[in-house]
Amino acid sequence: MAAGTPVPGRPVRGSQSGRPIMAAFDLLGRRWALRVLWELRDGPVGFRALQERCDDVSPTVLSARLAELREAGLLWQDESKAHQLTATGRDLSRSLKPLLAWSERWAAETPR
Amino acid sequence: MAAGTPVPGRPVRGSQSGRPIMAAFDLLGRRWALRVLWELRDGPVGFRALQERCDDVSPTVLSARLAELREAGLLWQDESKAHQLTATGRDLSRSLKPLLAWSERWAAETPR
DNA sequence: GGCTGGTGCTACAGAATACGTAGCACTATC
DNA sequence: GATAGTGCTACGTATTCTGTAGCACCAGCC
Repeated sequence: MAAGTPVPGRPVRGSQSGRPIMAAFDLLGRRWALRVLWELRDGPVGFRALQERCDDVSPTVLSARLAELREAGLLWQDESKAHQLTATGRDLSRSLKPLLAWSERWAAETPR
Repeated sequence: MAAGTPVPGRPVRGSQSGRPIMAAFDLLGRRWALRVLWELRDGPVGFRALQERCDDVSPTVLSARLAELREAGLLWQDESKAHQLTATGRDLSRSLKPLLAWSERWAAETPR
C-alpha cells in the first residue's frame, strides 16, 4: 500500500515526472476518492457513517481509499477513530468548490 | 456504454439522487478521465498523440474515456478526427485550475 | 498500380481493482 | 452476560484496466 500511494515528488502511475498535478490526478482518479473528500468536508465522520454517506461503498475500497488519503496527508483519525480532513485536505476540499458550480452549469445545459 | 456514462439528472453509480456533483464524481473518478481533460486543455489532439501525452495509456481505456466524455458533452471530434473540448469541457478545465495550485501547495508541504 | 509510413481504433487475454457478504474484535449499555 | 453498535478485515466474485497485436484507412511516393 505504502508504495502505491501517489504523493507529489515521486513517479506515480501514469507519470514519471512526479509533477504534483499528476500525483493528484492519480490519487483523485481512483474510485470514491473525490466522494470521500466531499463527504468529509463538514467535519469528522466515522467509518460506518461514511460508508452510508457514500451510498454503501464496499468497506474494502473505503478502507483502501482512506488509507491512501491518510498517507497522502489529506486526512487523519482522531482518538475516537473518526476520519477528518487535515489542513491540506480542507484546502483541497475548497479547491473543489468550482467543480460544484461547474457541475450545476453542466446539468443546466445537459438535455434530460 | 450509453447507459454507463454518468450524466447529471439521472442516477449514477454511487448515487440515486442524480445530483450533478455526484455524476461529476463518477465521471471524473475513472482512471485517466481527469488526465485526458487536462491534456486537451490547449487544443485538439489526435488519438495517438493523446495516448503518448497520457504516458502511453492503453488504447482500450483511452477509447472508453473519450467515448464517455464525448457522451457527457465535454468533448467532440472534428472532421480530422482530432479530439477537443466543447465549451462545457473548457469550462470544466478552467474549474480544475485551483487543483493545479493546490497540488503545488501540497507538494511544498509533503516531505520527500 | 503497389509500397511505405502514419493515424484511428478494436480484439483479446491476463493482471489489477472493486464489489458484496460475512464476520471478528472492541466498546457501551443494559 | 446478553445486546447492539462501531471499526475494520477476509475472501470469493465481478468489473475494470493493461499490454500487445493488428486491422482499416489515408497520403506520399515511385
